[in-house]
Amino acid sequence: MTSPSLYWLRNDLRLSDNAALTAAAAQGPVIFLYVLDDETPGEWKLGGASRWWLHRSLEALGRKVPLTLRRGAADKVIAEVLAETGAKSLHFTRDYAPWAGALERRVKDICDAASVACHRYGGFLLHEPESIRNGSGEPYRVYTPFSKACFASGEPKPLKPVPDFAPWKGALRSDGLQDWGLLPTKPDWSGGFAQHWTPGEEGAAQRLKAFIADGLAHYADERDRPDRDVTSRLSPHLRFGNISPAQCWHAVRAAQFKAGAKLDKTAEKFLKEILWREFSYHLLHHWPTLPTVPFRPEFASFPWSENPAALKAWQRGKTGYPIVDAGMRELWATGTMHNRVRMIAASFLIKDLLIPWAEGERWFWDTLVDADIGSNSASWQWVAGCGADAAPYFRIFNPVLQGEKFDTRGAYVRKWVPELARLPDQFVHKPWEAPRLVLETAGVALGRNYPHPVVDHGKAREKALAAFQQIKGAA
DNA sequence: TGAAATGTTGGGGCG
DNA sequence: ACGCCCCAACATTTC
Repeated sequence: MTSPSLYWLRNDLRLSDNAALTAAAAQGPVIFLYVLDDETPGEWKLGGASRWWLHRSLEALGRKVPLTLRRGAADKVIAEVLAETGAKSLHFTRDYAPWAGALERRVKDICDAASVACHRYGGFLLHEPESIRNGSGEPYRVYTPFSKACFASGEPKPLKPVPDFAPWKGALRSDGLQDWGLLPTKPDWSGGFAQHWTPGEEGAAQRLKAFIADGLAHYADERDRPDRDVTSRLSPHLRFGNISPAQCWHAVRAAQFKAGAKLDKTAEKFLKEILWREFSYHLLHHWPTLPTVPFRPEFASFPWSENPAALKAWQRGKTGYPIVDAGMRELWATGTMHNRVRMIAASFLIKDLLIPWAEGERWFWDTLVDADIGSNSASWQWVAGCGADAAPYFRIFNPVLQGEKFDTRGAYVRKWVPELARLPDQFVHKPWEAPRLVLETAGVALGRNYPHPVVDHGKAREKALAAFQQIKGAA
C-alpha cells in the first residue's frame, strides 16, 4: 500500500494553482491537515474578523476534501500526524511572517529526523523575497524600482490546475470545526460580514470574475472613490489563499488582451496594487521587525500621546469627522474598509490624534477580514511616515477635503453614518459648519446624536508638525 | 497615493 | 489712454 503524503494547509486554502497540493497528490493519497496554531512563539494570533473568514474558508474547503483539523503548535502537530500515519512526504506553502521561518526550520528538522521528505513551495507571492534585488544586490527600499524589477522579471508562471488526488482513507482524528470557536457568539457581530462576503475558493473566483466584468474598466479612474464599487475586494481571499496572486494577475492580463489596448492603463494600475502587496512582504521578509519597530529609526523618539478616550472614539466611529467615522463603521460592520478611507482614517489617528500607529495596526488586525501581517504593518508605517518609501510625515490629510474630493456627494458617509443622511451635500463632510436651522431640519443635534469633532483639524495639524520637528535630525 | 502658505500673472474696474 | 490696484486663478514652495 502506498504511504500517504501529508499536505499541510496554511494560507493557501484552495485546490487550484497550488504547487504544494499538486506535488503532494503526485506522491500518494493526500492527508489534508490544517493546524489552528495559537502557540508558536512570536506569532500574532489571528484577530476576530480573520477567525470568521478562516472558519468560512475551511467550511467551504471541507465540502470538497476531507480535512484533518488539529489545534496546537504546528511543528508538534505535524510530528504527531507523521507518526500516526506513516506519511513519507510533507508538502506546504511557505509563509513570510517573522515567526514562520523558524517554525518551518523546526518542521524540516522533524521531517529529517523521521526520514520524511520535506517540500516547501511558493505561491503566496508572485516573487520570492530573495529573488528580487537591486543593482547592488540589496533588497529594495523604494516601491517604484521594486515594481519595475517585478514587471521586468516576466509574467508569472502558468497556473496549475486542480490536481487529480486521492484523499487518504486511513483513520485519523480530527477536531470539529465548530469546536474551534472561530465564529463570534456573544455578541454575534458577523451578520454584516455574511452579506458582504463569500469566503473560500468559489467565492474568490466569482469575486475576481465580477471585478473584471464590472470594476476593472473604471479601476484606474475610480478606485479612490468609496462611493463607487470598482475595487476588487479580493484582499481577504488573497490573505487566506482562497486565490493566488498569479490567478488574479493572469485573469486581468487575459481581460486586457481581449479588450485590445482599451484596458491597458487600468489593468496596469491594478497589477501595481498587487505589487504593493508583494513589496510589503518583501519589506517584511528583509526587515522582520516591521510590525513593531519604525523602519526609520528617528521615529523611535516621536512624542506620541496617550489618549484612550480619543482612541475609543476613533475605533467606534465617533470622532465627529464624517469620512473617518464612516470608514470605521464600515470596518466594524463588514470587516473591510475602502482603501482611500483607510488612509484617511489612519492619518487621522496618527496625525490628528497623535496616537501611535501600532494602536491602529492592532485594531485593524482584529477587525479586518484581510488583516495581513505584511500589508498591515507596511501600510501603517507608510501612513505614519516612518516606513520604507513612506508618505512624508508632513503629508497630513484634511478629512474634510478628502471627503469632499473622493465622496463628492456624501453617499458613502450617508450609508455608514445615517444620522447625517439628511444633511445637504454642502455640509455632509463638515456638519459643524452648518447653520442651526439646516442641522435642525436634517435632524442632527451635534453633541447629542452625532459628536462634535474630537479635535480641531487645523490646530491638530500644527501640533503634529511641531511634534515632527522634535525628531527631525534625530536618529 | 496632500495641504497650506506663498508667489506670480493677467484681466478688469476705476481714477 | 494709462497706470494702479484688486484679486481670482494658477504655479511654486514649504511643511
